[in-house]
Amino acid sequence: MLTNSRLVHQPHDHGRCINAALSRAEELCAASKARLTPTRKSVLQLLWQSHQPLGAYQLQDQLSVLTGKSIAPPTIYRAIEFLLGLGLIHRIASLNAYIGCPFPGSDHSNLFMICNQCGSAAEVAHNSLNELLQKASDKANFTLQSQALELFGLCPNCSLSAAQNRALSTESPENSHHD
Amino acid sequence: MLTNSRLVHQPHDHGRCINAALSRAEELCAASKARLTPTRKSVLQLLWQSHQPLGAYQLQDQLSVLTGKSIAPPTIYRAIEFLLGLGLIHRIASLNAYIGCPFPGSDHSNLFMICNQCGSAAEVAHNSLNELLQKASDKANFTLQSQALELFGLCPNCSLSAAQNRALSTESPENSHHD
DNA sequence: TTAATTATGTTATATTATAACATTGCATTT
DNA sequence: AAATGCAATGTTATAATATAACATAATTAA
Repeated sequence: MLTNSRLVHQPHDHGRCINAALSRAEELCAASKARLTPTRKSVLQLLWQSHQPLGAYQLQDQLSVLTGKSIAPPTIYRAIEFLLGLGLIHRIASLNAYIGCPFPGSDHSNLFMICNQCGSAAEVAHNSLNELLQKASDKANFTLQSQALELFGLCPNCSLSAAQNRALSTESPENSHHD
Repeated sequence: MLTNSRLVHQPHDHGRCINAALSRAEELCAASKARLTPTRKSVLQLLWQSHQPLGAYQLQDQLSVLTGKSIAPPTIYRAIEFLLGLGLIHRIASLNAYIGCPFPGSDHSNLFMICNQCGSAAEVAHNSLNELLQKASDKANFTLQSQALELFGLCPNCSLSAAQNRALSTESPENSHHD
């Protein structure tokens, strides 16, 4: 079960995350003779600034700041389209948002674990899940072509905080009101 | 594996589909003391006219025709919100569209098989899938709360047509051009 | 260097969804 | 039945997401 969950939810040298992602992008573009232009590269970089998915208009704002120029939506959407096409990023449909793919180029399942609290999204490539979905498809005579699998809940960190809060309020019940 | 795939993809008395859905809705509303008002009922009915998900503005158009009055978006979105809340319909995020739930009230997985060709969407409740997702979540220390699982491909009917087309073009290669 | 192609800029607009406030209708209590 | 409260709908405006269409510029290929 390939996952970037640990990386997403634990302190790490995020600069290396970004650099690794950009290197992979360079390689993939070279291999497919696609051009990683400045705009495209910046968008990819912005999507890797955090492990939280960003919307197109957030990208627009940030790219405008970054370049000092005002950027129009089509510019962003074109970059997104390009990066999606190469599998360098994913679209998270439930959020209308985009996020860098931690293992582009490899065939994987696009399963996301999205935190309702902090907004982080970890990607998990899960072989037996893929097999199961393929089997279910076969059984239904459905020709599987692509998939969007999005789990919502609490990431490890936010789960922990929630559990701690519950423990606290159990300890001193008079403080257990919600406000 | 509970599924409405057969119903979706084979000829059937669709009037009974609709009636069954409406009866279940009446029951569920009665049980939860919610009011299935004319607007809400009409929206549910429209969503059950076909096994294809409908967008909010398609619903708006159709409801306007149905009632002879012009209906504004909030009316539709309120009905949608109500029906979603009771689990009578689902939102398919990748399509920004809504569809009737064939087994409301029962705990299930929200797995959809959506046809890229004809647009039909069949819902599948798959226990071992749920278990697998739960296990994967546990393993990642992720507290699973909800999920959106959308498979895209070709439904049984469209798969069959596609296969037949391929067979034909193999038979007479001079006709195998695409236009 | 010219032409062809690919990428970007620019303007306008389509599509999906919600906010905010007014009005209506139904259900209770009196 | 009248008064009250609440739930539902109507209405207007606008936010948020995404694309169409056409002009220009940059890069590559000939």
